[in-house]
Amino acid sequence: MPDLPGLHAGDPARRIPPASVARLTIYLRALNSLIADGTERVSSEELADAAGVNSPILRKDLSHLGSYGTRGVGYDAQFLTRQISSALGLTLDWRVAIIGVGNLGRALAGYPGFVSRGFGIVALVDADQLVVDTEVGYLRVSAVDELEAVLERTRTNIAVLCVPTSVAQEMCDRLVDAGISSILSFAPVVLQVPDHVQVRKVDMSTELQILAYHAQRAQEPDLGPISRAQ
Amino acid sequence: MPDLPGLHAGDPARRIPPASVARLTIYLRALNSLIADGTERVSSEELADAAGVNSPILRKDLSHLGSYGTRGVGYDAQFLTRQISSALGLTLDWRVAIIGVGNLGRALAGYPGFVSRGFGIVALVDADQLVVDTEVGYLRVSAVDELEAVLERTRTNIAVLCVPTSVAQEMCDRLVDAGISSILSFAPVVLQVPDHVQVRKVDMSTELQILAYHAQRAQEPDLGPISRAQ
DNA sequence: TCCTGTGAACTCGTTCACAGCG
DNA sequence: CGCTGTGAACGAGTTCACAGGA
Repeated sequence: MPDLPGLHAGDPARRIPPASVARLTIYLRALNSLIADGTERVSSEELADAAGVNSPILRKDLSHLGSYGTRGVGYDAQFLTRQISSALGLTLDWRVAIIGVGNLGRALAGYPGFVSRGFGIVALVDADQLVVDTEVGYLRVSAVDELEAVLERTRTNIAVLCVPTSVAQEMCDRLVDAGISSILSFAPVVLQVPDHVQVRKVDMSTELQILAYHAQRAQEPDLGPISRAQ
Repeated sequence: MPDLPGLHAGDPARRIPPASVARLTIYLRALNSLIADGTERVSSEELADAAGVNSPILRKDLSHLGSYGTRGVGYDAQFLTRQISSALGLTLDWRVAIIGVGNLGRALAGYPGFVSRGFGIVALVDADQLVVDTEVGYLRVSAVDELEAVLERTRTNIAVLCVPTSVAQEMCDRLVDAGISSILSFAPVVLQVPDHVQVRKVDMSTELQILAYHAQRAQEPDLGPISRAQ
């Protein structure tokens, strides 16, 4: 099937491969840091180094957005930042509610990288009466009974789930019923949600276990097939 | 090249694809939860459902470890748990040091899922004199000046980096120089490390941005190539 | 007959080499 | 001439269909 007229690489309708989307967020951070250091123009090689990838894959990733570089020269750092932000939808305003204000929820509420780049925390919700109505990072904590009302009033479009594992699915169901379709979960469980809901998981125990796997293999190099063959 | 004698699928020397390793940790959790509910035997279909994957890929993942199921029946939940744990290296003891005892470091120190399954927190380290020598979750916080001595004394083999972005690379270098080769970082930067060092990153702002990308696309269904073609 | 284990087909992602433009 | 943008080759990962043992 030939491309339709008006549908070139830079068209926002063109879906960006998931692996590219993940890397685009890294490029954005690398660009920020380069711009902070006074960089105006950057080559694919330089940006790739800063992002910890190789330059062909960076160019291929950027090509999904369109042709925003200058051949023989490189990319305008500011302009490229805007293009990536726009492609990722970071120019819209994202209203984040943190559900569960324990140690982790508190850490997130105070996390500076959270507020930057279009994400604003608009609500904190907790079940513990000792926490409800206290102030955490300039926001008053709401009671979980009022969850649905708070989500509606604040026009929350992203929820961050920091509740104990045992109530994570239940709370997730309430979020979905309240019309939330983007959830970032810190609970170490597989959440069951309808197809239209996007769930991303941040999971420290999985990451630790992956580290353990690699460390274990590094400890036993003599078990490798090559050395065993000799 | 034919397989060498003694090198079958279940041999620990056989490298497990990264994508499978990540899922194996999920199966482990799903199995735990099934066992807690009294399950003794489980089919690939049931376990796959609990883990949120399809059954062929679960069977393929398990086949990297060996043939631990019974055809026509399924898997013994306890036995399979032991086999996966062993393949991931979770039977060894992993000594974790938390570097940076801010909000996030504190949250991790108290995180129950952390201590379970072979991971034990053995040290807390911070640069803030107000925090040093205080007790956090039954451990005394050590000064960052003593980092190298603490890592050696506690025989730390995994470090968790929860320090501010600005000092993350510097602290990472010190960890590497002190002989640490497994690092879990919460800092939103690309850490430069030698090849033999494994770094895993947990990155909330990346995850949020990925959610934003999908939510943005869901908001504008009319831009899809199919509907535009009509 | 049931459900596991696995080659073979296929899809997705990465690497490469170079055409093309400034 | 330099660096971007991209088709084409390659490799990793997933799906499928079914062979094969309990």
